[in-house]
Amino acid sequence: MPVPSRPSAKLSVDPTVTPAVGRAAEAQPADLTWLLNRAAARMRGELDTVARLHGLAGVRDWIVLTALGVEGGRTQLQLGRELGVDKTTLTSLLDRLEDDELVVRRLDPRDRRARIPEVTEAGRRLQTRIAAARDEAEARLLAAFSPDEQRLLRALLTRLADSTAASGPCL
Amino acid sequence: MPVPSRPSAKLSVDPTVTPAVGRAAEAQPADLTWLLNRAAARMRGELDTVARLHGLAGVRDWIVLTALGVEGGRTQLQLGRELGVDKTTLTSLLDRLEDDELVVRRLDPRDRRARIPEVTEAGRRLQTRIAAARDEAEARLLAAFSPDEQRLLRALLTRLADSTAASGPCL
DNA sequence: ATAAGAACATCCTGGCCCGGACGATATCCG
DNA sequence: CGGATATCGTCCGGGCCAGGATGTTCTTAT
Repeated sequence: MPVPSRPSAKLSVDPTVTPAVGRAAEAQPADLTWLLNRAAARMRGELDTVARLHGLAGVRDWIVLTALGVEGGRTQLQLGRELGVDKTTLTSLLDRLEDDELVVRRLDPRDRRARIPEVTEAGRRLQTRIAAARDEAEARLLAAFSPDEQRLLRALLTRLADSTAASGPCL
Repeated sequence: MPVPSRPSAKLSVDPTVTPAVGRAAEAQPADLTWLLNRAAARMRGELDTVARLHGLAGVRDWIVLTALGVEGGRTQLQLGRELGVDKTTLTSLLDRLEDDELVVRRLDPRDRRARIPEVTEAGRRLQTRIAAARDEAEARLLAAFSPDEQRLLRALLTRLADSTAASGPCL
C-alpha cells in the first residue's frame, strides 16, 4: 500500500532516502503511490464507518448493493468479476445481505444453475441513505478545496483511473 | 472499496448520488472515494508486483524496509504503531525479512525486553532497487500527464492527505 | 531491597479470504 | 438422442491477519 515516501530523486542528496514517514508532510514531491493510498484509505475508512453505522458489515456490502442497483440481471459470477471479488466471497456476502432482506437470489429463468441477485426495496433505500451520508463525508473532507480545485482533482483522478485500468476490479 | 459508480453515465439515473427526482442538470461528479481507491489500488498493485519480482513477499515488506532505512532505532512496537500494522503481524514480517538477511533484530541496550530492527546492507540495496523500479512504474502511469499536471496532482493530493489524517497509519 | 504493576515480544486461537473440489445443470457434438 | 465437456454456485482446506494470553524484563513505590 502506501509507501513511506521517497523522493523521486532530484534534490534529495541524502542516499538514505527521504525521511518523513507519516507526519510532517514536508514539501518534497512525496511519492504519488503513497499519497494516493493514504488519501484513498482515509476515505474508504470513512465510508466503511458510515456503512457500519447503517447496519452493514462493511463497505463491500454497500458496493454490492450499489452495483446491483445500477444494473441488475447479472449472475453471481459476472458480478464477482465485475467487482473483483472472489466468487466464494461473494457467496458469503450475499448470504448475509439476503439474511437481512436487502437482496434476494432469483433463479435465472434461462439457466437453472445460475442465481441472479436483486436488490430489494429495503436494500435500495439503505443504499441511497448511505450514498447520501458518503456525499456528506466527502464534502466535509473537501471543504478546504475551492469548487474549481474540486473539479480539477476529479478530472485528474478520472484520467488517471481510466488510463490505468479500463474496467478492472474495484475491490 | 470503491464504489461501482456509474460509467460515464449519460442518461442513466445514478442511484449513488442523491436520488432527487428528475434532474438531469449537472454532470454529476463521479464519486471521489471511488476514483481515489481505484487509482490507488492500481498503483499499489503495481508496486506489489515490483516487490514480488524482487523477491519480497509483498509491498509491506518493502514499506518496512523503507521505514527502517529512513529512521532506525525504534522498537518493534513503535514501528508497528507508526506503520499501522499490528505488532504480531510485524513479528512475522520481520521473521521473514530476517531469514532473508535483509534486517537484523538487535537488542535494545537500554531495555532488554525490546528488539530494535535494523536494515542490513543487503536490505538497503534491495530497498533502493525497488524504489527505483517504483519510480519508473509511476512515471509510466503518469505518461499522459504534463509536468504541470503532475505537479498539480501531487499538490492537491498532498493537501487532501494532510487534511485527512495528520499522522495516521499508512497500511 | 523487594514486591507490585506495566511494557515488550512471541505464541496461540479465531475470523476472513482465496484456490480447489464437488454436485447440479447446460451446451456441444457425434 | 446420449455422452462428454464446460459452467455456476456452494463447501472445504490453507494462508494471512488481528486480538488475547504468556514469559521476560523494566519501573515505581514502600
